[in-house]
Amino acid sequence: MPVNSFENYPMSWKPRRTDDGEPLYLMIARQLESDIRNGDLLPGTKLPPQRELADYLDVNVSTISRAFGICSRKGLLGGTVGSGTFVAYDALANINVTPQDEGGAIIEMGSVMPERTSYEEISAVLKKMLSEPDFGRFLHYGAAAGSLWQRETAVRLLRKTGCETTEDRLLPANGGQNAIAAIVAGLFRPGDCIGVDPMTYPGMKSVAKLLGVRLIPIGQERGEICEEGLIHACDNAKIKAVYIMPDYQNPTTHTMSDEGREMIARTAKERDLLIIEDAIHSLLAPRPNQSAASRAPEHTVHIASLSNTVSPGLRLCYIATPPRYKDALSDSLYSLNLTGSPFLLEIASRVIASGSAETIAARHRELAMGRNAVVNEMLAGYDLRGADECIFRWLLLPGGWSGERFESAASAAGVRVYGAERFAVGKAKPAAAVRLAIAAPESIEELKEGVRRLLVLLRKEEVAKL
Amino acid sequence: MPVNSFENYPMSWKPRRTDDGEPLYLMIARQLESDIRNGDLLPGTKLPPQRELADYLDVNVSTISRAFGICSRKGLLGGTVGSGTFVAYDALANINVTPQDEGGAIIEMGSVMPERTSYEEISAVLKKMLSEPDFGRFLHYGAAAGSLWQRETAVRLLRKTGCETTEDRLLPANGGQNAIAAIVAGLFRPGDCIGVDPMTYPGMKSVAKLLGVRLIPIGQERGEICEEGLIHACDNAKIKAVYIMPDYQNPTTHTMSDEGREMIARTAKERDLLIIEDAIHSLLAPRPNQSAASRAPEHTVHIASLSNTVSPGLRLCYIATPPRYKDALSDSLYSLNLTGSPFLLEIASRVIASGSAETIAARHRELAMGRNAVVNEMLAGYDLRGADECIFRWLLLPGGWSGERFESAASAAGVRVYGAERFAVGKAKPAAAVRLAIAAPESIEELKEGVRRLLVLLRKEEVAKL
DNA sequence: AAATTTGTCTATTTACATTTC
DNA sequence: GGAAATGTAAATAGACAAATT
Repeated sequence: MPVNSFENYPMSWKPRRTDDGEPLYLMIARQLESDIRNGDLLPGTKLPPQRELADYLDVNVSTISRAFGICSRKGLLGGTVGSGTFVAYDALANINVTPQDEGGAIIEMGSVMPERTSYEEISAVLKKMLSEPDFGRFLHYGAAAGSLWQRETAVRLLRKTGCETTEDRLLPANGGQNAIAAIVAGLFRPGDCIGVDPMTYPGMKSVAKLLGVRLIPIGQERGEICEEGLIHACDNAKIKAVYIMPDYQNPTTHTMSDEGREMIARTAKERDLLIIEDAIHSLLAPRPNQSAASRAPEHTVHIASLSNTVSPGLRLCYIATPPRYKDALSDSLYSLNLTGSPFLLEIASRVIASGSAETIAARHRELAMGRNAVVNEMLAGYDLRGADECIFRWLLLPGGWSGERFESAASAAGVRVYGAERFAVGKAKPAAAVRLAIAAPESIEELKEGVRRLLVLLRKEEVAKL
Repeated sequence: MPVNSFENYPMSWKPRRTDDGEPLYLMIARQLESDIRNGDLLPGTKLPPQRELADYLDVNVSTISRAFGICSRKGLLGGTVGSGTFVAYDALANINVTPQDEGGAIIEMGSVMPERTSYEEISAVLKKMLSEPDFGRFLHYGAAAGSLWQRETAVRLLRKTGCETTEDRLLPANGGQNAIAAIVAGLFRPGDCIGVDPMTYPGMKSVAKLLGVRLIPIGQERGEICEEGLIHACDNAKIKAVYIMPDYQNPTTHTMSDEGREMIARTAKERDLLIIEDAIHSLLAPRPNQSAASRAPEHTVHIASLSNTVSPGLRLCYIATPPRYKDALSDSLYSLNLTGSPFLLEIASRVIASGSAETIAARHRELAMGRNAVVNEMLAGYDLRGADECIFRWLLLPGGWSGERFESAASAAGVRVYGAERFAVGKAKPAAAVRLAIAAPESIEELKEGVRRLLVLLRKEEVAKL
């Protein structure tokens, strides 16, 4: 029996006790989920303490805790001992953000992708392959790990992005996202925790949600994960790994400092933490930054994808793994894919071996610089983050805009951009910002038109505020 | 304090109580797992009742149950209320069975794959594509769902394998295994149960293990799932789905009867059960058998892969899904892959549209018949299951052979085959049989040599038995 | 056919560690 | 800096249902 009347103490959330046969903890979890999804509980809302709810419903604290656990694992809640449980800021955000084909009605600046080019180097490789007598072998099953020369080729490319590794540590996957999925599925169990930037790559959020792995935002200083935050997450959330994108972090565009990289490598060794290093944009860097994989090779799985720097269509990526994780990763890749396409693997390997991969990456770098020159000029006076060679930018919004509201307004104006909420992890309130995929529009003209439409919105709000 | 002394009552397994800080349930689970993996507890062993173990260790039954649950979810145990808990027959089998390149030292008859052919129809398509002015578009991102004409093409092909569907129900995936992974990850949570044949496709076992989904073997009659078994599994194990391979089931080669298909479709509707229909070999059938997807379209996700009937290298597959699962599947595919290769998708679509897919499949059928004629003759007198157009066969072993022992002996003799244990689910003792991938050896000569080596073993044992 | 064996599920008790005030 | 607030985890108690005898 409840001890007090709660009529006078307003609770931010009151579950209804429906006494059909349904177990209590499921009933509570279900109500909580539906109230969040219906918008009755807004992101950021602090829920009543578990003990208070338990008292109100006349059940045990553990029953509430179990219900909260279910929702928490679905990414709907973020809780901290001492401070309480909060509805996650990204509970409602749709994190599945594939480019949609809407017949050109909308200018795509949402999904990050490189500018479309001719890819003539790749066509040349293909023509050569087609002319070979035993072409059919590429259409048959190939060894899952790829051939030795293919891996040797990849080793040389990786060296150029600051990652020293060896052939026996490489595993091919079907693109960076597939690699992330294989790593999370193969090395973690539901309920395990992985540390991430407070704003992180949505593909990681999406995998974590699918597989029931929890993402823990790590405290930052100067735009990157700091030692204090990392240690704290190790001690408290018991994170088993930390996911980083060291070059041109998605979405903030931040490139990690040498000290930051060194700190993470050192901490990983001290705490036996795994670093998941996503080098998706590393080939864009004019000169390589030394990777975590080179600093702490036994504690890093390094993901080297060609999608955003060479060709999105090849869907190829290599994972460089320490030996102790190799079996688990190869089992996981087997379970998810059986094997990759030996055809694509061969094309990509030849493109890499011939040096064309770097040529193409350099071309994408140049193209991005050209587009960014335009964008920098048009958005002069606004707080626009990101290096000139980066294929996306991070715009901090003026006035009263939130990322979410700006995203909707932009969409209504015919431009797709993604607001900060899509990248936010856990309960922290995201900055007012949007990501601009500057290489995604079909042409410079389209890019200009897109930015022009955004400018209208940016100015309008400022005027309204006066 | 234990009430009785257990010295006189021998228990099949006695955990050691190590009183360091480790939680009891984890200690028990860890010991159990290591004893199984070390071979101290053999497959099929009945473990002591949970209450007996609880009494022995002086802990609560639930603690034992929790520990068993952990091992059970890892696929190490199979338990039934009333009869007890058993060590799973496939606890030790390595289910990751990619073909290994060992320099031709061993004849590959383990991994199922079609015979290697020229694939000249595919080269022709590729040449055509390369000559087109805007070839570069295939190397860029494409719409995740594929274009409308690609899906229309797929619809027409699916119709020819007995599956009536529409374009809006199709989602492309990177091969059949990738489709299975996306379905299991997207539509089920860890702990959910899926019904399967008592001998099932190892790729399914592998995904289930990775994702913590439980496979429940369904009772059979005449080589296929029967109504009684299915109803029983619905009522007791609360299965949410049943996974079937209706044509040329892997590994038993069984093709389901019309009545069996109808029964499953009917039961699925009655019980709101999802049918996961893996049509990986359906194109091999000389005439189509009506699929479950056509019989119970709102209750079936149908997987149509080209790997084993057209080209393993294309890694293309379509999932035909009822509308209610489409969003979840597309999210899951996004999380696992981001997207497929628009290049491979286009090649495959053109191969299908031109009718070459069927031409190639028909060629594989002919080639299989040629090989099977040889195998039938050489193994005359043995119980060899499977139709002549099937690219693998199922050999019931004479004498005292178990599948596992035969597999080892064959491996020592230089032939890779897979024993029944690799396919077995749960605690049921698998038949004494091996699967022979008759299309996998490089040539007919190699196939003959492989079968010759197997014959030596088959005869040897029989002599030893006299 | 009824009693017993057996695994599983929910909810509780208790202890603990961190954060907040 | 210490007490209170708060979430989490382990182990238990008890009820339940299926399978066996």
